[in-house]
Amino acid sequence: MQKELTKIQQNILDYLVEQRSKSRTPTLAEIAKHFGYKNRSTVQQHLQAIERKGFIKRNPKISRGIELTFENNYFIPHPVLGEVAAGNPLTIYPDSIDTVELPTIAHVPNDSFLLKVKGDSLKDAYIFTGDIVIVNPNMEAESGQFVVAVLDNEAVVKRLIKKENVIELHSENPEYEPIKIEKTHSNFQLVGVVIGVYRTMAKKVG
Amino acid sequence: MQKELTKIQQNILDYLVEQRSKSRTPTLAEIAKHFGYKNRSTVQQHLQAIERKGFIKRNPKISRGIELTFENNYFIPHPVLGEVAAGNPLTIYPDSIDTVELPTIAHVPNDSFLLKVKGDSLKDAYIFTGDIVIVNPNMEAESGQFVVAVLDNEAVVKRLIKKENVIELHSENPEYEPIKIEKTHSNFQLVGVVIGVYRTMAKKVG
DNA sequence: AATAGAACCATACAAATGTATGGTATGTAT
DNA sequence: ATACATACCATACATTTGTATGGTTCTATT
Repeated sequence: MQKELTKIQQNILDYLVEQRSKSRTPTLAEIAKHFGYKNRSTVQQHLQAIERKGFIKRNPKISRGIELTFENNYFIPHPVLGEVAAGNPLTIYPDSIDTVELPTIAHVPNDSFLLKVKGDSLKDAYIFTGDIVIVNPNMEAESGQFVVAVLDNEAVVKRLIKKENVIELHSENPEYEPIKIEKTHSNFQLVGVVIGVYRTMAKKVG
Repeated sequence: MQKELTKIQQNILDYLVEQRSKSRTPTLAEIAKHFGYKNRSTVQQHLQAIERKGFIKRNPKISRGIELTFENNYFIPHPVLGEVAAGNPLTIYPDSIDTVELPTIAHVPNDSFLLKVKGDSLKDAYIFTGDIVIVNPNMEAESGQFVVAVLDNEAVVKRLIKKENVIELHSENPEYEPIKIEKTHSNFQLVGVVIGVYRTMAKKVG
């Protein structure tokens, strides 16, 4: 049904998808600037071609009115900042080490990031190896919530329990002992709160 | 730190969040139209007030340039179309029966919908009661994928196995027998493919 | 009574945005 | 050699969009 896109058209479509997964679909001018075109008309013609071939739908007259027709069939690579141990700590990497493909349903805002889970200490919380935890570094952690923490440069995801003078990090798996953090502990840092767990069930099609 | 919003300002902010979770942040004109204002200036003044109180950040001169400063701290109610049984079938409801609060990280496009899981037959696939499955009705189901199907007006989520002349719906839990669907089966309908599973870990703050 | 803020409107304007037309160059298929 | 699609540009134009200013009404506070 759909004709093939030319290389340039594909590049533009990829850019649309990429921007789309951030927040806004770009304007013609923004697309032109990104690709170095001196003119919006060039973009306009490419978009018309892409629309003719059925990959996007444009809302006439509406700014940023580009819609992706394949929306949910499309999976977008998102950077994963590192792996986080459910049981024993693992290293958290400074830069993206990997990507996971999430459906376009998942929109990752600026200050949130993703970590891939390894280990089985959280299995009683129904979090498993390969799951993607979504971490918000700007949220106040409450007792009982799952958090990502760095202990001596190693990252863990555990349930946070606040007590009198101690913070405890619990695994759901009773085989692992709770870690006690004195308030004076130097090499402890709370990275963020786990706001969700996502697991990809179906891979990209088309 | 942040002052309180007036009722009208709160309504506008809610509208921003709602639209944001769909696809585009609205323009001033669109906001004005939605609230019945005859003028964009009214909206402009409200937005300025909301920004002054710290709830949004505006990108000057950029169309649809409103950003939510609380982004990931905010949870948006999404309609859940029904409950779907992992083990024995449950009813799927025609209209929204419930809502789940997803972080703004989750952007739900038009043709995708959410179902809440009940039952434990999928526990070996790490899907549990209370989890939200994201269903795409426009995706071609492949053998081995998890699908939502309606059998005699009851909905199930199971793994689809395509065989010669039969379609089988498997539970991961061996206690449940596979359901065999002859190609001539009248009361069977494939609803969609489960593209992901989401579980909310932390609730709304602020 | 005077003041201040909230809520709304009309008007105006510059810039951004989508759109249309005509033109040039290049490669490819017929 | 001709025709055609792709890729790009310049120019032009009507809306859309964000922004600013001044004015009116209402309510709450001092």
